[in-house]
Amino acid sequence: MAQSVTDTQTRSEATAARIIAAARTLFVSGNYADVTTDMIAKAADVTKGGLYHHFASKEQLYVSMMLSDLEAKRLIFEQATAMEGSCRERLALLTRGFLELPDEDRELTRLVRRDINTFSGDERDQLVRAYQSALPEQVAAIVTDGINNGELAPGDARILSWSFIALVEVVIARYADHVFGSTEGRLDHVLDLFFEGAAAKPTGGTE
Amino acid sequence: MAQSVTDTQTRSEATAARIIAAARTLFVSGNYADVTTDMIAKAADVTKGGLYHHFASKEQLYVSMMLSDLEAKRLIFEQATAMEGSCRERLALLTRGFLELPDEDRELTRLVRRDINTFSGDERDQLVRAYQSALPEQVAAIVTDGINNGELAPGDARILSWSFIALVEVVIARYADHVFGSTEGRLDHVLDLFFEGAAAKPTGGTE
DNA sequence: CATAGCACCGACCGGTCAGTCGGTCGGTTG
DNA sequence: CAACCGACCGACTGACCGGTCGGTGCTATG
Repeated sequence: MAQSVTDTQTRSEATAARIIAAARTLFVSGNYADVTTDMIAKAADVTKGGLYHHFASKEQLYVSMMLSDLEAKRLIFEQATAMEGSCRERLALLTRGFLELPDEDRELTRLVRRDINTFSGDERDQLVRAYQSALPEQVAAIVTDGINNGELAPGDARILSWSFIALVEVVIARYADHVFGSTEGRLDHVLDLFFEGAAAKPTGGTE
Repeated sequence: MAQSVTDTQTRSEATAARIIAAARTLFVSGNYADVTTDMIAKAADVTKGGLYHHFASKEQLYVSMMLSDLEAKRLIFEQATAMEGSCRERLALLTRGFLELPDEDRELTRLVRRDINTFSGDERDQLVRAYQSALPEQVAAIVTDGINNGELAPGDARILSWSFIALVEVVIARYADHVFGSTEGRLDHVLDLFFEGAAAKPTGGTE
């Protein structure tokens, strides 16, 4: 019956999704090498044999996990890229979307950079390409528009976008250490830093 | 003879130094877990037994490597912190010192953040403490002075210094990818970004 | 020449972990 | 009911790796 086929498919997919979810949580909190396939299997409530029924290797599981995550995030990013408005408004929308993600989701963005050295040629390229196109290119598109319409000073769009991303990550991480600061507070802080810099402004003329 | 004792000491120290140098190169290019003690020993032209004659464990070797490196860098950093001058000038001096280091030396600064999760309580604390006091605290001291003398806008000195460090790392890494740009060019780029931001300035009035 | 000490050697051990494989079980099809 | 299929099981293996230990040779001193 078609119903049963669907059920079986659903079950298989559900198991694969459970494994990916378990892998996510473990990889976020531990090093790639320190997270064993046994741990992942146990956390996903399958055996190692079951895990290897769905994924060809530990590396491929990791890559699958990353790809599915990046695919999910692409929606947020494309929304901001497509939006009409100033460069600052669009970056704000993009960053707000990012900030409102759960901690684990945001951490994944850093995982790639942390674990990228672990992988050999093939998987490495896959990861880099997927990661590059997921976030940095969206930011670069917005920044390029900003340069073209005179909102940003002329310069290399890629360097600027990486600077922006780095600022977001750093400021967010530091805000996470302390407790103070709402999402909007952090957001304005990052945007101000990026657009206006850290120097004191002679706003009042109090020289 | 006193000469011979010195020779022996020198020989032992030279071997230890050779091991640390080999470990540095390998750890920079590979993950902590993927660099084996056999590889390090081979690269240092000793056997594993010889390696363990000088270092109690792989982790301790890693920590020793980091400590000796940070100690060497401290000179550069303290020079800038002690210097008289504006916040910008002092940050420039500090950053120039950093930029003029060989690639491998600069990479080490990132290693700590990459590998810190690998270590357990004791070694971890050692590393964090040494690393914190080597660079970030020097930057924070300069930034705090800048806030106090009105050169920088009021704010959290720690967040600002981390932002600065992140900018330096990102801009440097991106400049390394492309070829263009002298040391001075990068330096001004980072400083301008940090102090003035990325927004276009109405300098000429060409609206 | 004898004795002692230290740098270093390299075979070996215990443990860990990715990946395998023969098998079970519940559902589906003819 | 029989033949089959795919999801899943779990004990096992082979490789690798951190760390050990008994030994070797070189140098220095008496």
